[in-house]
Formats: sequence, C-alpha cells, structure tokens
Amino acid sequence: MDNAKKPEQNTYFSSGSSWKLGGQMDDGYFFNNDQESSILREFGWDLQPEIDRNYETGSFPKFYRIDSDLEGSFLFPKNRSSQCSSQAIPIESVDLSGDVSTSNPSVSSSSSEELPEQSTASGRKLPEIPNKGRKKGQEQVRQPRFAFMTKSKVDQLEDGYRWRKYGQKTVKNSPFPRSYYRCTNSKCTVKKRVERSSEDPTIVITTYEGQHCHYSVCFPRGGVTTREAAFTSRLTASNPQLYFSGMQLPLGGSMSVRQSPRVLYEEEQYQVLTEPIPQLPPDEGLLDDMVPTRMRSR
DNA sequence: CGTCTTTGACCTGCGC
DNA sequence: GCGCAGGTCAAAGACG
Repeated sequence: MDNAKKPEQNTYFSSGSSWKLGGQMDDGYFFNNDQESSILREFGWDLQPEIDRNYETGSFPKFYRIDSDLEGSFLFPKNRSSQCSSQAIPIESVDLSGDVSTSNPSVSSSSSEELPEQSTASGRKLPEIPNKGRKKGQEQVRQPRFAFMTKSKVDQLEDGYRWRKYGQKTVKNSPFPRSYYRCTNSKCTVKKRVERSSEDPTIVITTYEGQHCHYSVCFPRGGVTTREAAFTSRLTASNPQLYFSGMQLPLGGSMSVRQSPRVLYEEEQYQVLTEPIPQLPPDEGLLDDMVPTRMRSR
C-alpha cells in the first residue's frame, strides 16, 4: 500500500493476499476505483453513494446503495434457502501477520476463479478445528477470509452481528493486542480478528473468517439502529451468495448490544444515526438469530 | 441468572 | 529438539 497516496480516511478490503481499494469519505465514494466499481457492477450492483460517517463512530466509512428497487425488501431475500449455501469460492486467505502493504496485488478480485487449497501467504496453516479436539494428521478445513482496514478510533466496528470474545493475544512487533471473536450464534462458525495496525494506530484491521449461516440481529435495540445496518442487510439479502473476492461480505443488521459498549460510549464523538430501518416480521426458525433471548422473554 | 469479557494456560506449526 | 508466535480453551469475574 502506498502510504503517500493513502487517503486520510479510508477503508481497504482484502480477501486474498493483497489489500485493495481505498475509499475516501469526503469525496462521496467508497469504491472510487474504476476497476473495483466494475467488479461490483458485475455483481449487478448499482453503485450510489449512500452512507457517510466519520471514523469517530467506528462504523464503516462509506457504503454504496445497491439496487434501488430493493428498498423495503432487504433483510429477507426471495431466495432464502440460499442464505446458508456454501457456495463460497475459496480463494487465497488473508495473511495479516505480515506487512499488508507488501501483499501481492496480482490477486484478482474475480469470484469466478476457484482456487485450490487455502493457506496463508506464509504457508502457515491456521487451526480451524479446535486444537484440543483435533486428531493428529486430521485435515484442516480453512474458511475463506475477508479482511478490511478502516480508520477508526474504536476497535469494534459495527457489522450487525453479535460477537463473543474468546481470546486476546499480543502481536509481535505491535503494541496493540489482537482480539478474537466468534459469532454468538451457536450454529455459526464465523470468527473475526480485530487488531490495530502497528504502522498506523488509527487503522483497525478486521478479518472475518467463514460465512454467517443466519441473519444478523436486525431489530432496533434501544434506538440504536444504523443505516449501515439497513444497507448491509440489503447486501446479504439482495445477493446472499455474494462474495467479494471470493467470500460473502460479512455484513448484517444493527449493532450488537454487547459490542464493547464501554469503548463506544467513551468516545465523545460517538454518534448514532437515528434513522430507523424498516422492521420486518421475523421468520420461522430464525427467531434465535434475530431476536436475542432477553428480548423475547420480555 | 444468563451472557459476555478477561486472561493465563495450553496446543500446534514453523523456523532454526 | 527447542523456542517462538498464533490461535484456542476455559475458569473466574463482571455486568445487566
């Protein structure tokens, strides 16, 4: 990555060994790169500037609205059965242990290519099956990964899903620890890592691994509902099999209640967009995913 | 009381 | 074989 050309506030995505695409907040475009925009258009997305929030909030800085005719129909795609499909096209996994700026830019964003066995750029295999439960020599199945860097003052970015922290480790050559989270849905194996860049402490590197096989928590809770939630839900709803650079975008509904609230509210600049997203009737069998136990019991 | 975070211990793979 | 680093487990405590 070229730091000299790096926008002041931006986000980079990666699902391979390279980071791609910076999006500036103040120019109204997230995917302001022709090549990347064309990729998105291949997915049938109609790119329109949609959301603008500064990095003080810890939210995604910029989104695009897609398929304007989907308004009001998000959260519940017509083809619901595909939500849990496993048609992710595996691609090279992200290796964030090293210098992301030295990654290989030749990794294509095309999702039409199926690549063989996944491994990190360093060749290190990462455990998927719990170490203690894995037999020696047992094949490790790697989930596709998707990572992005976002300028943010808070570590926990809103992504619409509820996460449980299960570990934290210090990172070599970095003063900032790396946190490990798992999706709180018992049936969902998605994990994410959150760490700050040692080179630029204002940058949060979030790596998702796996696919959510459920809907995000999308009901407004305590008035905390974001337009990002609406948008991201729309993304997964409109194209549940959408994988950016090989993996489904890890996007979902409103922020989780336990997403480090102390951190969030300690940020004086933190502000919540109050425009509500349309509430849609819960679907059978997905109540667990969409309505937390506490809410249902009240 | 259920859920979540914290944190030290443990496991595994890799490089030397 | 050893040390290191990344990743995970699980007990304890905090929180609402």
